[in-house]
Amino acid sequence: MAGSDLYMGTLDTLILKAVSWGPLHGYAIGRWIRQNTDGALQVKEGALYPALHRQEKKEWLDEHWGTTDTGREAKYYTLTSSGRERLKSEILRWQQYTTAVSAALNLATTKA
Amino acid sequence: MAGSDLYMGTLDTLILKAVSWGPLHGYAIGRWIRQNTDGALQVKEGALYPALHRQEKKEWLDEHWGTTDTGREAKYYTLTSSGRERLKSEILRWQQYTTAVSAALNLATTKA
DNA sequence: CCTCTATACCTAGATCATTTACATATCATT
DNA sequence: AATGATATGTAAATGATCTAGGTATAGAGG
Repeated sequence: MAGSDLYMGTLDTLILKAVSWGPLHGYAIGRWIRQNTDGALQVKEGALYPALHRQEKKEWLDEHWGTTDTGREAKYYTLTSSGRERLKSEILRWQQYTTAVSAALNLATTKA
Repeated sequence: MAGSDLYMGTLDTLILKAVSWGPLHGYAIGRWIRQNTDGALQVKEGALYPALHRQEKKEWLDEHWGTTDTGREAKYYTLTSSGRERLKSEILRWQQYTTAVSAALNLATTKA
């Protein structure tokens, strides 16, 4: 694959899921993904920030500047209603996909 | 993503799994994937054949010409021992990955 | 004061699997 | 003879992700 860490397409879904809990800035989104996958997924900045800009352009996310707990400026992202619908459909697609692949990988018993 | 059908990287794994049941020619591998994912995954020719050539170069697959049941010539692919190891590690990676992502998507309850 | 780490943002260029789209040919059925 | 399924293949475009850098602030330890 283009990368060795992420299966392409999952980053978008994870970002949308992260901000579904409330506004987050980019760095925190990366941290959220790392923590909520038990460190299994390390999101690179070169993938994360372009992905955020993509999603903002697609209007799945709104952005605004704010201040962090530690007094630093950061760009916060909020899920739009369009983004929430998108998240829903991406989760569905993910579930259907993984179910199908896992079945082929583990349960298939027929020979060609 | 680059494609709309496959999460990048899964095709290789599915091919290796398909030929783990015995020698298959390319067209049959495509059919195997479609059938064993309940039609959820449609493998395109432009992805399948280059993938087979890639894996043959990496020596995960051996290839030889043979004759199908219907008397037609076809190139058959056989899993090498190296390919079998690869399949094993890719399945492991797939399982760990999907577990991590599914957890983040469905079970995460912490806020940022 | 200095350095190091973590935080926080950004982009250019390369990688490369997959898609789109096409070309070729045989075989069976209509 | 026309069509659809079988069977293989390639060329060009797409586009998400990685590599590899850059800037800057805050806090801790020396």
